[in-house]
Amino acid sequence: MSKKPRSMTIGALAKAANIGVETIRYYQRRGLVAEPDKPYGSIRHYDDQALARLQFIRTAQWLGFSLDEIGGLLTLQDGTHCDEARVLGGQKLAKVREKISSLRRIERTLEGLVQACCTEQGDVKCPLITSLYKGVEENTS
Amino acid sequence: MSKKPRSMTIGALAKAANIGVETIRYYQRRGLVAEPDKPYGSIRHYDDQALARLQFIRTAQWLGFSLDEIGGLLTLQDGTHCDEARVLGGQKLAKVREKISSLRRIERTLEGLVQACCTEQGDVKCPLITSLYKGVEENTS
DNA sequence: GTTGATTCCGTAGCTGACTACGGGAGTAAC
DNA sequence: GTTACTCCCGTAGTCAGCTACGGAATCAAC
Repeated sequence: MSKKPRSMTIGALAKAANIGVETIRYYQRRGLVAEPDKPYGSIRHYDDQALARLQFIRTAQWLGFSLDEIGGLLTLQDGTHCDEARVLGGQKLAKVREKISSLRRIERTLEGLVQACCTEQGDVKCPLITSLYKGVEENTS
Repeated sequence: MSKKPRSMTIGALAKAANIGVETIRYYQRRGLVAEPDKPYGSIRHYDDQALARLQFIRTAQWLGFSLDEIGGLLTLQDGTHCDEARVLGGQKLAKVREKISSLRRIERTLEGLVQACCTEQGDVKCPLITSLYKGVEENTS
């Protein structure tokens, strides 16, 4: 009730959302955020809804959604498509878990290589480099 | 001792390395792999060393090195710059660990959202979507 | 010796997510 | 009322890592 719908220029909006002005325009071109009507001979003004939408985009991006996918999520914005949203979220979750396990394997491999570099210093060949040539384990991910 | 240095066309090399021909040419343009001399009025031929180099690149890419960084690693290929290689590997390792912890946070968040979608089905608003609008926790990563 | 695949080479296009530029119009501060 | 910032709008450039195209030369099979 205490929310007065602020009116912002695109610059203020950008600052509030911590996003570049050009990035907002880019989102407008992609159809992710609306371009409010421009008063005749004046400048466009944005409200808190526009800000919320930008935060939505940022959060979804942080969760690993692409801008296209975010466009899809935004069409579900009325909140009545819980099933679809859950499916999309579940798919993302699966991908995130894949990435994590792949990165864990990479972590272990790098750990081993850096370790080997530390210990086998006196050797002729650098174990990290030679391992890269041999191909570290099965890098089938 | 039993290794006969195979002679391959670029197509065979590509197949052996499981890389596209155009990609190999691209690596040549980037200076990552050498272009062997072309016999007068004939075709270039590649040997196992070229194949090894491509495998090096693929493995290093899998470990998260960019092509520029791989170029750097390749200048250390004589194996006498163990220190430098170790530093580069250590830096990569740190970045990999950062990515993992960031992804773990994302994983937990998504888990929670998808869970909420499952349980609060009867509610009016979809919790995943509304969470995106609110901004899930501090997404300061 | 002809057909059909490959190679060669330069250049151009693609994807995703921005980021920059330029020039005219509008706005804010003093 | 002038200076200096900001907005508007379209177009173009950036980055990484490819991927595609086109036309001539070469090779492999029959």
